[in-house]
This record gives sequence, C-alpha cells and structure tokens, in this order.
Amino acid sequence: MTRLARKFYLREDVTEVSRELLGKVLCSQLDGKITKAIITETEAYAGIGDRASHAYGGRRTARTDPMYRRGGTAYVYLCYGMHHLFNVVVGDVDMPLAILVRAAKPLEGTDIMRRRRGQPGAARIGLAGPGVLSQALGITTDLTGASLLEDRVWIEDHRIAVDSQEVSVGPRIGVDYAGKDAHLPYRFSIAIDSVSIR
DNA sequence: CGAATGATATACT
DNA sequence: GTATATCATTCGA
Repeated sequence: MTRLARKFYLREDVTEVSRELLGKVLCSQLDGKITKAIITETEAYAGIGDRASHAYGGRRTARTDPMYRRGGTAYVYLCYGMHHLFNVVVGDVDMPLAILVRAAKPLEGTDIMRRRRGQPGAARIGLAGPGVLSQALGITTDLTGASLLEDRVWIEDHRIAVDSQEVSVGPRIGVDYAGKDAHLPYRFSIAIDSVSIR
C-alpha cells in the first residue's frame, strides 16, 4: 500500500481521476487517531465552465481558494450549517477542478468512527453521504487547503481491484440549481460489497 | 416530508 | 458595515 503521489492529482481529466479514486483508501490522522475508509462514491466538479461548481465562472473567494491550488490539496467547506464536505483538488495551479467524496467503507479505526458519529452500539457497514463520511473521519473545515502529501489527511492505494464493469455512472446529487449541468454523468460509484482486498 | 443550523456570497446602505 | 437568501445534507416522523 502506497500513498498517492503528486503526479496522480496533477492530471486535468477530472472524470478519469474520479473513477480512479474508487477503491482507493481515504486516510486521516487527527488527535493521534488514524482512520481509513475505502472510497465507493465520487462526484466530479469540472471547473469554471461547470454551473454546479463553486468555481463556476472563475469565482474565487476565501472559501474556494484551495480549489485553485495544485492538485493534491484538500477542499473542505461547511454545507447546510452542519456538514463538512471533503473534496480532492485535481489539476495544476489555477485549474479549479475538484472531486467530492460521497461515500466510503470503513477499513481501519472503525471503533473511532463509530464514537465520532455518536453511535456506540450500532455498527453501520457503510459511510453513505459526504457529511457522514467527514464526521466519521474527523474531517472539518480546519483541513481545507491541507496538502494530501502530508500526514493529516491523505489517500493510499491498497491495490483494491475495481473493474470498470462494476462502476455505476449517473447524475450528481443535490445540484438541481445547476440547470443543464445538473444532468451531466459526473457521479461514479461501486457497490460497497464489491470491494475486496487483493 | 420538513426542520435543523451557520458560514458564505451578494446586494444593499 | 449590515441584511438576507442560499446551500455539493442528514435524520427522524
């Protein structure tokens, strides 16, 4: 298992990278606690031409600034006043491409995740939904702008096989405001049970 | 189905 | 500086 290198993130084909993130392992080390989860669902946000993107039309503010940095940066923001959504920034400097991680399967530190979620008893199999995922991994807006090549949050390749046949493609969730771009096939997922360690 | 909940962007004075 | 609408969601009824 190896940590994804800068090269992985510098590509500008954001849908291709979104597909490749499936089966990769999102890791965090916060408060001295390590948690890891296998990514099972992603959504691509294709930069200044994408009405659904926060960077649409080249908009750049204090919040969206991390998206304009080099690929391999984290972009985390608060949504609906209570959910921290985690994104992976892709492409080179001034290419505001990002990938929202929507769901994952706990791999390591599942007890810590349960405790963070405040559900001591109920062991949920999956982390379905970007807010829940961030909460389980302890990701907050403190991490926006953090490098994925450092030791707070990063992504590893555990050589989990994902056949292109088992990837489902569909429209993104919760972006009805984006008009025609709301229907773009930018959401990628794999069945949570299909992931297996090779 | 609908409330919760607060940072952020935008449009004002 | 102040006001207000909005949101890449979640959970429980």
